[in-house]
Amino acid sequence: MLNLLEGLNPVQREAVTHDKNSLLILAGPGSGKTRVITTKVAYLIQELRIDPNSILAVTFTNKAASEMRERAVALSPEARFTSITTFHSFCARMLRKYGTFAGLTSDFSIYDTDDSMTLFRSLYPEFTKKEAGEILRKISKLKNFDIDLRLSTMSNLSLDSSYYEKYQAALLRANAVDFDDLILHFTKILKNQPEVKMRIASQYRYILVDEYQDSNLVQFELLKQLYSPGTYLCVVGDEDQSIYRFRGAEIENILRFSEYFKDVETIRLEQNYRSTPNILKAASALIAKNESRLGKSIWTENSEGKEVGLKYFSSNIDEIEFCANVVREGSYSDTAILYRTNAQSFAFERGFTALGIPYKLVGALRFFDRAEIKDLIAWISFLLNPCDIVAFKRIANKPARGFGGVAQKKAIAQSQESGTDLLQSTREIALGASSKKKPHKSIEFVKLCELFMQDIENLTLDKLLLNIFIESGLKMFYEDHDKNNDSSKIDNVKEFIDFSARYGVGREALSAMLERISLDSQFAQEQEGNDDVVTLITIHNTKGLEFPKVIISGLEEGIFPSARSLENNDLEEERRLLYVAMTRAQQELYLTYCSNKNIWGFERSFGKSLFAKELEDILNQTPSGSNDSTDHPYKRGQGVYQDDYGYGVITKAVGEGKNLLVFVQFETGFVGRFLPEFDSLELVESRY
DNA sequence: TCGCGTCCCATTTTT
DNA sequence: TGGGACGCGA
Repeated sequence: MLNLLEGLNPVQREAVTHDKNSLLILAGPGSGKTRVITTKVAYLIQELRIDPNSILAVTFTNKAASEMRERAVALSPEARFTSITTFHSFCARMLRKYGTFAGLTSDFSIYDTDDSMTLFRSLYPEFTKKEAGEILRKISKLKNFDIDLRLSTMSNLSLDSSYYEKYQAALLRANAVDFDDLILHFTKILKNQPEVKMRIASQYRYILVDEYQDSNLVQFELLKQLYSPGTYLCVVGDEDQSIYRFRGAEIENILRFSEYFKDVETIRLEQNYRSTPNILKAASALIAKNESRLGKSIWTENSEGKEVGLKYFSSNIDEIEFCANVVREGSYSDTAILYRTNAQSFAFERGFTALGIPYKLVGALRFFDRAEIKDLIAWISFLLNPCDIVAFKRIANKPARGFGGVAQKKAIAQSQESGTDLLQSTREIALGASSKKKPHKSIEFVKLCELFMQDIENLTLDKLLLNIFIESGLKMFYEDHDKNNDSSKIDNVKEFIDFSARYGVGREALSAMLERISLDSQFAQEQEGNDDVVTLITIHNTKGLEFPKVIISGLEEGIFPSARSLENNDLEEERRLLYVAMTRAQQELYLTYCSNKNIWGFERSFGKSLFAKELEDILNQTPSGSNDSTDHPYKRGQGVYQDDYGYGVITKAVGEGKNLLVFVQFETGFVGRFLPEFDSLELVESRY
């Protein structure tokens, strides 16, 4: 039993064994907070003999949740009965049970950002995508900020309340919720339904929250509602790592916690076990430039390690070559490339592919966001929830079966008038409009639905999906598409169908799969087995992760810190983001800036960002890395080359004499490597 | 209703 | 560059 505590330092031990009142743990990066939380779960179960079912451990990302689960179960097998999950998944599960109090059936759909957009634009077709997105963002902010949704308190949002109300009514009609609703609805139910609150409160006696600094006001309200006298509450957070303010996260929740809950004890974990002193020194000096912090000092007993490297390059190609060299020393999986925006991954993907370096891309384009996959998902959403208007619009006439916009609108209007679901209203219109003539073509759609609905109870998910794919005509549709566009959508669908096999038979299975898909953006990629690969990842996604070697790319003006954040006065949040990124590194840390980058097919030049300058000061380092060669006629930007690929500009030249190599980048984005002989160039190798 | 051509714009970050 | 929105003609 006591071996649970073995290897913990005294402060960590205190945090694990603490069991009175409420506990606030302020934990610096790499201070072993996940270890503390998971050990605490195991300790509660094994040492204090707490029923694992009465423990609730929540965090914000699925990745963090599954890691927490794995580690807790490793320490104490009974932890598998504990709810270790994300805020959103937990609330979704509760809403399946108690959603009637919010006007939902247990088959409600969960709308992602795209679905919300489709729904909103069906209500307000006059808005462009951009305008609609803006309004939806405001609505989301409101939902994250204010449980009672008093628009007046958010007057600075300048949101017309009718948008909100109409959108919300449409969601309810569709028996659907958006991400924010998951938490909002359940919190409201707890607030307004004492008997539900009683049941939940008597079940979850121990509540642990990780990454608490990322919670927003509604989540704080949820905690308040989950709490009852006798509940043990423990939250772990670090104000310096709060990076979700744009989503409504309130650092102040850390202060509020001590104010609201009784007799809160505070424990600080400041010893870092992850990084070298050099890395910590740089990261601490950087974050010290922020004004709004509680302040804490982190330290380590680790050995010195390499210096932090600030690297400047004059071209993208140089940068990628540098990264490739770092990557190649040691295992691929030792290195992670971190960047501010998803779009930045593209250059690395192309470059690494060309250089034969295996990589995995974390969380960028979600597998389930592909159109062909979304089609199938829409089908099962609609079969489970025939009120789901977004799914309906997606599948009703794809491929074209004579059930276009006009007929769809009729069906939608009819369903709203009579309060029936969309399948029923489509059926009525198709048959009713013409008792003598042939029924409207939309009857085809109705027949398909009826067919598939029978299949739900009888077929395993993969068989069901395959059936839908073939019978709906989507298979033919995408076969044509693949032929005409050289795409591989059919393969993607196959992969999806294979994957679905594990979910078994029936409505429950279907709904479990849907929920996983909509709430866990990453998990399709996790199954791929080859482990020794470089990680390409946005900084937001690195929360809780660590790597021996970290390269933070793109300290360019307007990129990091982002131009938008400067406009919005969010510089401190960006600095926290950089702090999070830097403190992911265990052994080696490099930060790169690149003065010329190819964007949208054209070369653009960038200045170095504020952060690059701050780090120059901090590291007191003359940046190194740019390796333009010197003595030959082939200089960057000089000389234009033309062949079948179009016009190209010299981007780099290395070596001398016979060994001289010249890199030429064409305006198409194609990059060639050339051997200059006499006055002509010969293609020796295509690199991209 | 649908397919094709043209034009325009683009990149925060996630559940 | 390239994907999406929009308009026009069949």
